Amino acid sequence: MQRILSDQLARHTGGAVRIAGWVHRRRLLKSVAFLIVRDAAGLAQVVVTDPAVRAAVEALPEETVVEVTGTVVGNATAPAGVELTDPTVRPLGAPAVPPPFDLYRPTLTASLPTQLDNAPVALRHPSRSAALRVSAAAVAGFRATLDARRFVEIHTPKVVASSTESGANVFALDWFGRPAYLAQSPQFYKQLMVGVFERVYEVGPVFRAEPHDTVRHLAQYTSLDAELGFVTDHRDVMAVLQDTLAGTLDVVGDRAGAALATLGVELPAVPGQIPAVHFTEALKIAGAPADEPDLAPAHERALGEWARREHGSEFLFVTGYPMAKRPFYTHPDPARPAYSNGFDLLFRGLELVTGGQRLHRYADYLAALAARGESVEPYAGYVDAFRHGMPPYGGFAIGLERLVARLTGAPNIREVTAFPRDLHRLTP
RNA sequence: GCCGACGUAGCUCAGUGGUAGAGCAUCCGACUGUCGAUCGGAGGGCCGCGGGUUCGAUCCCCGUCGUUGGCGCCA
Repeated sequence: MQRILSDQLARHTGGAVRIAGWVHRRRLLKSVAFLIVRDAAGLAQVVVTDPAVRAAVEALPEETVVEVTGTVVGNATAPAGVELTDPTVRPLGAPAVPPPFDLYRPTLTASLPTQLDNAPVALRHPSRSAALRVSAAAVAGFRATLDARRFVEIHTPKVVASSTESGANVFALDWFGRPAYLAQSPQFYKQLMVGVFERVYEVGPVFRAEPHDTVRHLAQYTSLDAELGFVTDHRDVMAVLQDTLAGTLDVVGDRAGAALATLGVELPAVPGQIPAVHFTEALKIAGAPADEPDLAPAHERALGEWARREHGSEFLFVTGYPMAKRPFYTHPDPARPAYSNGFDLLFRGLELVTGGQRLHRYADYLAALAARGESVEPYAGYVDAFRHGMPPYGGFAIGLERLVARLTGAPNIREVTAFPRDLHRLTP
């Protein structure tokens, strides 16, 4: 008999079926026992009246993996409207050791560190796995949207010989006796691949050895990167980003609707035109001094509230960040060279995306590095490629975990990361 | 790295200068259909670690380790 998933039970009403999953919960009454089985699709109720079967169920603690065959019966008093009766129950493994907290409660009451310490079982809780389903759907949506726009998915090295950004903190490792580093971003490689495919994207891990100990930082996170050629300036990149976000969220709605319902959240609308403010304007809105070189988290939160209030938008572009705060490959604003054609996208007051137009002329790279007092030599493999012809181009990178955290309302990015890596956590 | 908070039962927390409590979990028992089942009983603690003050410290002080929130920085 073929195994079916719990959400298919109703289609087999009156028939005999086989299900399998984890003992989610047992409710043992005098004359009847209920066995709730959890599988990938949800929960199924099994009704046990036979004394021998009941004795077997009593010996199977929560989280034990079992296989159940029985008859599907419609019953209005069953949680799902159907249940399995007259069952045989067979454990598929040894009786489970109970987790340190209850997985069958509607909310996971363990504190976040306890959950993270016990991630393999904590993630089984519907609230935790739902966030991971949203994450998976977001990645699928990112890929689908860009595939449909003739982007080509690439895979770039995660071990590199030098850091992407000068002065940034990298994880050093030994590469056959030579110094090497974990990649902080696919930045250079995706830019070079514009010369091959015009439009590329990558979904992959990036590593930041920065001592940021906050609810929005991880030492390893998943970057949704895209880069495209033949743009006029950063505004073309912003338009593609807007499209990509809309497409991504559409797929999240389609594929993770049940997960969103579990979490009790609704997807935000991506405006047809995401409001955009220049950096100098953003400082005024946030009430920051005009000579501030960057936006502080409090400023970003204020801007997020402003965007919602003034534009009814959960998203806000901030354009024209000062060149001084952007990496050397950033394209300046031709009209105001102290400001860049770089932008950030704030989502609900949190920096979600960084992007912009990049330099595409070899001579501009030489000048940019010279102006920063940096040698070309460490970047030669990257910069030299621009002698061979590159179109005007730009791109962006979305922080996946930040996106999911903001979508699901999780206050801490670690809640939506299966096995987070941060300053303090290297296991499990 | 700086500033703050916290560290008591498996989990979540209360508490007091006189060697400790609750809810849930666990174990035992009861219960004709549960819906986070319910009810009764039992077991379970170097009160993070080290030092100090005190007749006496889980409580006060210092240090240390760990956790956590904010900031710097970033996606």
